[in-house]
Amino acid sequence: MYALVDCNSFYCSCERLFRPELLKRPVVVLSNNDGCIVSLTKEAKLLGLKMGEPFFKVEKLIKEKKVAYFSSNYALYGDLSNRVMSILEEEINDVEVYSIDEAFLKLEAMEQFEYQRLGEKIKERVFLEVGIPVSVGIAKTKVLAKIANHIAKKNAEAQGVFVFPDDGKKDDVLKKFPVSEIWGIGSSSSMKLLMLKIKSAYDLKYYENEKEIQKILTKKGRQIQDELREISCVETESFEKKKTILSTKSFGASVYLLKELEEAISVYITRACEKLRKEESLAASMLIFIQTNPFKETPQYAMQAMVHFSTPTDNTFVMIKEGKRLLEKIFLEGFEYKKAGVMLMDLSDSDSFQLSLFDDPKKINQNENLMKVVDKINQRYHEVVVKSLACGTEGRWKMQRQFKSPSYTTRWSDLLKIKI
DNA sequence: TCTGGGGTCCTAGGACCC
DNA sequence: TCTGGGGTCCTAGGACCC
Repeated sequence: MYALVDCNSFYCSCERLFRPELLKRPVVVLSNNDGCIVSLTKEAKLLGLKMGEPFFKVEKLIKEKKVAYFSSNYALYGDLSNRVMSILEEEINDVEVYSIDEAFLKLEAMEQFEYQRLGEKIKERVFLEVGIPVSVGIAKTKVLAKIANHIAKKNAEAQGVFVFPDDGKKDDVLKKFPVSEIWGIGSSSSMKLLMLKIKSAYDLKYYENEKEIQKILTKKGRQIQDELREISCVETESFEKKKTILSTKSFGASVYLLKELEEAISVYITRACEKLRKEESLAASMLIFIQTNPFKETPQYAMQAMVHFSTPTDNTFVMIKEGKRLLEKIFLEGFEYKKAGVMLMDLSDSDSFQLSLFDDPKKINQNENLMKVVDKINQRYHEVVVKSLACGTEGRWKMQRQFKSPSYTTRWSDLLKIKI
């Protein structure tokens, strides 16, 4: 059996924790660069606000209705997430952290009512000890646990905990559950299923032509079908190392010049390499891309370029040099650029890598100590204070976060002050 | 007129998730 | 004016080999 524990409107709940007066007010949290809504409370949903909506389109409504709005504060959310997860780990041995706000727990066999009780206990403990409301769904497979969790959240009578029934009622639950809400079925797949008259989870579970499902939804779709039939087959390994590392960002203002793009790319390479070294990995290839704004009716251009390193590296300076070279190859003058990014690929462990035949082993780790010192200094100050000059000196490539709350739990100077 | 069969590797793109 | 960022997996098709 699996339990899926999922924090309710996680980012918003984190903001409310330190601003209890917001408990009754609608709250939304915005994406990087304050672009779109990425988390919202049910009060905000009632006002008609939606996940993924651009902020500028709903700004007026938000202000009119006195909705509290925040930029994302990852230092805060990450820290609270760790606290939630450590409670789950105290309760259950086998915890798989699936994302910042949810985890799968593998449960031992017990009676139905005991599952219910366990779910309630977890929910209460997390709320009491961290202050974050969670929902718990329990079922035989991960896909079913996701469905159970959905019901735990949506149905008022479930009160945040739902154990998938083990008797004849289970198909009734599936009949009421739209196929489009199943985990792993997106809008494109649900359209295709609709053509086959598959509307509910129940329809998919009992659809007999498995080859057809394989054909239109590929392997993943067949797995989902099996999971609905209580055959567990979806793996979610979250502890493996990353296979690619990305750093990409939209620009606040439009960019036209090669020199500006060079700076931006250098900043993103710096960030990506930091992540790479933190993972203790090396990259064997790097891809950079630039593009115009697809939402605008201006001439469009998007291009990418890739380089393979003869010896895998994690060296920021080496990559910046290559990045500039690639950029020159793909840059075209006259376009209004909106976004650029870097992708590090073919990652391998930094303690075991293949030298190229022509490399001098002594030169491979030339800058290793320098990189270590740079990382240490930047970690200490929580921002990039030492960097390559290629990144520019104005810091204009930083993320916009105009409405960020304090880092209450990770910065001494941001500690909450209470007047008595 | 008529041009095989079997295989690998790589890449781009689609779909999905949070 | 203003539309996120980071990630995984799968498949089809091209290029290539013998």
